[in-house]
Amino acid sequence: MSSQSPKQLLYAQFAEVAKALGHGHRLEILELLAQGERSVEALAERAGLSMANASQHLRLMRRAGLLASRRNGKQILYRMSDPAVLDLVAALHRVGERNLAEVREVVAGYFHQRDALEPVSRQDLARRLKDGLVTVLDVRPADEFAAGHLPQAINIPLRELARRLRDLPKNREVVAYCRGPHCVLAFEAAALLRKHGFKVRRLEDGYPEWKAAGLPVN
Amino acid sequence: MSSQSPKQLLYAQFAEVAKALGHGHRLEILELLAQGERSVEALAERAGLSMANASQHLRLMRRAGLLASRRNGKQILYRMSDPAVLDLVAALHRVGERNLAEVREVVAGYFHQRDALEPVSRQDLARRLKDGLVTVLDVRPADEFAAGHLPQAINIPLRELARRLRDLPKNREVVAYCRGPHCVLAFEAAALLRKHGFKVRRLEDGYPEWKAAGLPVN
DNA sequence: GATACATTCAAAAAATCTGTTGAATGACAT
DNA sequence: ATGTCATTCAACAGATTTTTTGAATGTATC
Repeated sequence: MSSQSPKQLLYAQFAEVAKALGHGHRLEILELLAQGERSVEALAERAGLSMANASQHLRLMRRAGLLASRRNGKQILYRMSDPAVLDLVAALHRVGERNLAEVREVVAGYFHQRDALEPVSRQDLARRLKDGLVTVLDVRPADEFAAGHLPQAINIPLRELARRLRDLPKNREVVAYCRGPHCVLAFEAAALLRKHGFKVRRLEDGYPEWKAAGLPVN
Repeated sequence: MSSQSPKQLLYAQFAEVAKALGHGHRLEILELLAQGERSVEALAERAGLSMANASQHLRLMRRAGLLASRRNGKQILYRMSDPAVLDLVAALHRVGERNLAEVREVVAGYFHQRDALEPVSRQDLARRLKDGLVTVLDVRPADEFAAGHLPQAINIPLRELARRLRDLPKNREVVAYCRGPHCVLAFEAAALLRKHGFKVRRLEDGYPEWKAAGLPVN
């Protein structure tokens, strides 16, 4: 750490924050944390990392100011330190989506239904929720649902969806949502349901964005 | 590049964008490019880098989709690929500023006058510009001024300011600006002028933000 | 065409980052 | 106290990055 000009010191500090975003595993962890607090163990399992490795990534992000943690008994729970972090991740996605041909290809291949139907906007859904005209479907895993979800949402994790189609009404419109703008769960759920003749659309973005928009949650 | 799940591939792509922001020199280059197009040579000189090194950093950022370039005669001019990149950098600064104690210290030490006087908002300045009540002072280097500046602004680069105080009116308010929220030029100019009895305030942020806000430029 | 110039490429050394291992820490339960 | 559990630390090998050097590329100018 040679003593550079204060200006370069400042740039170096901001660069630390950016570096903390600069790894696939860390972005995956951040998406999980966008849902709410999680223990190291839960994050490691979801992201497919060893405990030690997850711990390292978490420590790095905490140092960079992206995360905060608190102790709860034996566990340590991590969370995003500030809503501004969610903004930052969103800005990153926006740039990546627009400018990276490779991302577009992946998105085009995997999210092929992407433009098949316009997503429902949060405002629209909030309005129609009040009128009770719509069934809201949360396709995230049960624990993420338990940690917070949209009002009146029913939870059918994606992998159970095929065998629980009867739990959904065929005559009402279904709106599916999951974690956020690049979460595939709702896309796949919508594709599956559409194949079975349901009237289904996706919610724009996901639960974290709904909550961040100040709309009611349960 | 092992073939991971598409999801992790997507994260890896976004991580590339973040990595491209993850170096002090690159953030410095980005701030310079926020002013407008620049040649490799100009960027290398300003950032204190060798040509080859600057070229490498630029190539990396172009690959990540942050920058675009075009040839103009012998030179190659780089620019930000998209306004979304400016948003991303702004989001990064916001997170860094809020969450990094070290940044706060640097800012507190170097930008000590920061809170001495509230900056003038863009709206305020735009309004008062119409009434002709205010002198706008651009303290960036002459070439950056030439590439674009606020209407009616006069250009006195910071290092010339001390010997050109007579060019400024003492009875009217002066509003100084420079490159952006973490540019020190306007802070130092304001401090200097205040010491000499001028009525001076800073504009919030800088030229790129003014332009991005859709306000008129020359 | 030959030359000058701005930029990029290629290669290599130095520095940094990643993921694994096994030991250390700190809190809870017996 | 002792044991257990979740997490962190320390250290290491392997992989990436960063920077420098000198040569190569492609454009304009003579």
